[in-house]
Amino acid sequence: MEYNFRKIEKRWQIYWRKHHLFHTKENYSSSKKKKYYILNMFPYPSGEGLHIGHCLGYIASDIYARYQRAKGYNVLNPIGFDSFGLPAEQYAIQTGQHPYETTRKNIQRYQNQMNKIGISFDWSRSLCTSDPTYYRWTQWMFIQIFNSWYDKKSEQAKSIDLLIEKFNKNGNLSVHASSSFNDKFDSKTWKKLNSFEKESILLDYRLAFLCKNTVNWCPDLGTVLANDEIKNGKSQRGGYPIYKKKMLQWHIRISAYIERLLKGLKSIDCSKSFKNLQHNWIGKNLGASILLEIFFSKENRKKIELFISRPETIFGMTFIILSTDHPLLEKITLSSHKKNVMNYKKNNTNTLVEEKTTISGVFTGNYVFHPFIKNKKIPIYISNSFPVDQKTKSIIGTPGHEKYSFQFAKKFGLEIVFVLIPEKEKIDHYNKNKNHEPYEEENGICINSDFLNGLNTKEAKEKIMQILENKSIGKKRNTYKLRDAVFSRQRYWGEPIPIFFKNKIPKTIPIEKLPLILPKIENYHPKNGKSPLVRVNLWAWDEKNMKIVSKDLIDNKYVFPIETSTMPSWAGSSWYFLRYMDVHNHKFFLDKKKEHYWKNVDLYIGGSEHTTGHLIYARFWHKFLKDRGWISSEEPFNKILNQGMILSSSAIILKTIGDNTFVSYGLKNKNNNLSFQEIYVDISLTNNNKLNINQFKKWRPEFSNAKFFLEKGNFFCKRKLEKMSKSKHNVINPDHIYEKYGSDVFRLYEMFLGPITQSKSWSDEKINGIKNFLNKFWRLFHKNGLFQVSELSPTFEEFKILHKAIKKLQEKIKYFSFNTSISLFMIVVNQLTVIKCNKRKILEPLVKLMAPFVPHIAEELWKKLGWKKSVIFSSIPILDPKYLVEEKITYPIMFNGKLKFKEEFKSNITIEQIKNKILNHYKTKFFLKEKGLKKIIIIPKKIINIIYN
RNA sequence: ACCCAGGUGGCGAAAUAGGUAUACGCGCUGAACUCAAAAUUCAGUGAUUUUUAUCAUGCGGGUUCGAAUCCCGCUCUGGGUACCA
Repeated sequence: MEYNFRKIEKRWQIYWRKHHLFHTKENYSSSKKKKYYILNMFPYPSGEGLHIGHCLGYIASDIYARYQRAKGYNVLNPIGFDSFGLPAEQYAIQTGQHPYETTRKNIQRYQNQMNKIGISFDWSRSLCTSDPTYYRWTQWMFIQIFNSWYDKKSEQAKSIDLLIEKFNKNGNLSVHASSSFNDKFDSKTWKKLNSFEKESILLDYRLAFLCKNTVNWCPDLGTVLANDEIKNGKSQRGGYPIYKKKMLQWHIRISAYIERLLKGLKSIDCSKSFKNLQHNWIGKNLGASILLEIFFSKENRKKIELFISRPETIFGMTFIILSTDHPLLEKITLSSHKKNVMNYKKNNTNTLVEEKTTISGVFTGNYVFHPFIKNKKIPIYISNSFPVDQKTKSIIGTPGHEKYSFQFAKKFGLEIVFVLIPEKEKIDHYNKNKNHEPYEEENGICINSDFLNGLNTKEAKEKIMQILENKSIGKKRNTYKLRDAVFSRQRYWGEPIPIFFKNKIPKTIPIEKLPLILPKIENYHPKNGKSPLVRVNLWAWDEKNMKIVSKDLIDNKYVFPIETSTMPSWAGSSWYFLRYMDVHNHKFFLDKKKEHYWKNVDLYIGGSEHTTGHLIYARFWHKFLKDRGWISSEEPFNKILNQGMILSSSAIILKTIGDNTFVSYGLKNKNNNLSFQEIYVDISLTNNNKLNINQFKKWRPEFSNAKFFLEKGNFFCKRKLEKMSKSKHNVINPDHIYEKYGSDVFRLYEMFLGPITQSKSWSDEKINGIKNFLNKFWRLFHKNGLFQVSELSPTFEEFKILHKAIKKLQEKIKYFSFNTSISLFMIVVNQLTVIKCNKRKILEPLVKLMAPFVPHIAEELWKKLGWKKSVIFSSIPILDPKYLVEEKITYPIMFNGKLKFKEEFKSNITIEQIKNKILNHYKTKFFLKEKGLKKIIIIPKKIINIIYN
């Protein structure tokens, strides 16, 4: 009988589902079974279906889950869907279909596909973020974040009520908080404030707060765009201009958690590069906040606070930049320069986003004094071309050591002073060279820096810090690249933010009234940069009756407007792994007892593209929930494994901007008058580099009457190898593969492509090898098409093959080396085929070893071997070391590091004996001849190297 | 531009303490079986060379008895850069 995967695989998939074999239960009673929680990447259910890149991770984690079960762990292996987000909304705008509907369909399809590749997910724990029973808790958590502040003393988030209590007692004098509020007040002052003033101050302490931030504003589309939707400074849809605009947005004070995010990295079992990436993303840097005297000072304002990120370059400071929204701008600017400054400010608030922004700025007419060079005046400019320090809204220009400052200095004819040179360079030599470029390296030796001269960067930094502090000019201050996270999205398809505005003061919707349901709408287009929710009529909060009412009733006394922005998709994806522990709990997001049992994730397998976004937010969110006492672990993931991405060749075509005309790629440079935008097309519409125009016209309604400029009768596109992703329309689906070859073949093939952590481009050319291998494996159990295994006792050699494999597999699984595990199986099957071994005592353990990789065929053979219960209930075979003893070792004999011949020695022989034997060996004598022996190196069980002159 | 990863036969890759480079698989070549094909089995397969041998792990250096592996400098490819997820 042939190995008929179609029949077999379907049968076992039904069997598993029918008997709920993957349902996981908390095991409180016996402490025998230890828990193991495996977390899978949270998929976004797109219309393109599950792709082979997702499968890579799911298959790997499934193998590990099944292996851990066989080792006796109680394994939690859940899956759910990150279903809020931009693509569904875009699709709704294009087709008018409600995202709720498309999402439901897509999830159905994903589920189907996952089942068809035999992944052992516990579907009873599935969830999706757009489900009100889920986002009710996301909203609840937002309210908790809103109602919290961060106490730096105890390094912990606490309830805002506690802070109010403190304010009433002693103002903020003894409060040490993460806050954007800079001034001090006592309890008397606090008590005198009206409620609006109090709320404004509290907002500066809350972990969720409102403040202005820059967005990408596209007036033609009437919306705020994601960076992803922008190509070369123009909107990807339509190619319209985009402006930087400040808008009031919700933020999360993630900066409060920075030190803990850094500290926690130490306890995570993950690659060095993962830690480096997160570390660099957080970007901690010690700088100094300095107070400098203003030259023309008005009234009592004599000094200005500035921030210097590299204090060791302080002698290289030749100008100061203030941002256009600096609070003291008007006071500092001289009246003679006021007009210029105000004009600049006016013209540069909403600036065009283009590929290259030209450097600009205006002189305020004023100066500060250099703290160490007597009477040296440093000019103050305003500009929006620099990334200013957020706290002081300023940046110090050191043109000798920073590119933009250099360009700025050149443009405005400002002094350029070099204060650092490379360590190897000589000062005279350096001074002779007049055409210096800015020296941006971190390490160097100080020059032109008075008392810092000759010191290296590190020494200079320490010394200058001390002097700044001693002279009370400045203080140490850490800066971080990681900024507070923007939490508002001017979009429809996301969790509504449970806030209403009572006379501009944000108030939370009462917890018992959650979830605040996302209303159904018909028009998904944004309106004047706001979410489509502004069109919803039933979107006002009646505070008295605690319900949602019509906006017509807004009187700002009892009825108030509800926030129309929605949450970003990272909100829902920051805690989903906690909900898996207790999906159906209607009373709370997670029961204490269950939390205590599962605690946190033991292994997370996910793409490295999530390292800096998702995995920072999730870690932050987790720490917050811990602080407020709802969970007990500090870090969400014990071990993180980054799977490599699967790359695919995308197809890109040229569209003329502002016109529904497309130009074949080869004609790109022949139409100098036209400007193009690049558009991704679905790879199924292409054949090699040629686009199928008829299919393309049908692809999207807006292209149905497009015009095309051909090349020799063909329309060519550009190909580009990049990560497989729905947004690039280069997704390859697993469906046709498992339908043609079977799921076990597909699983093995994905794992056989290469190491799990490495990115790889997709091709299914080599899948035959895997198919052959599984046939060969099947044939071991069959003779003339009939199942036949021998009950005879295996020989020592046969046992040796088996036990060597058991040992090697242990090592390979430990390193998640699934590709070499498969090579190992191939070698074993080849060896057994050669010696024609079909003995039960060898084949049965082999089935158990392979079952996590190829669960369907393993179940079938297991049944044929006479077992009634699923192979899932069997345990991994135990290693017997007596079969691993090697009596002889073959040494390679090398001469000056080059292999000449091999020689076998007994494993218990001494090094001295080996030396004697090998030096007297006739081959050694032949190779050495007249050459003089210099040395002989013998590394036990490895090599022998003979060195000669 | 910055941060992270990778580059080994015709191809996917192996070589987790610096110690036999190319395991395993694909492809290709040849043979057996067959009227034939498929499937299967066997043999061969880094390059140059008749052999001896020499050269080969992106490029150029270095450390070492010995380097794919460690160090320095480049280069190409991929990922991330904060509203794709």
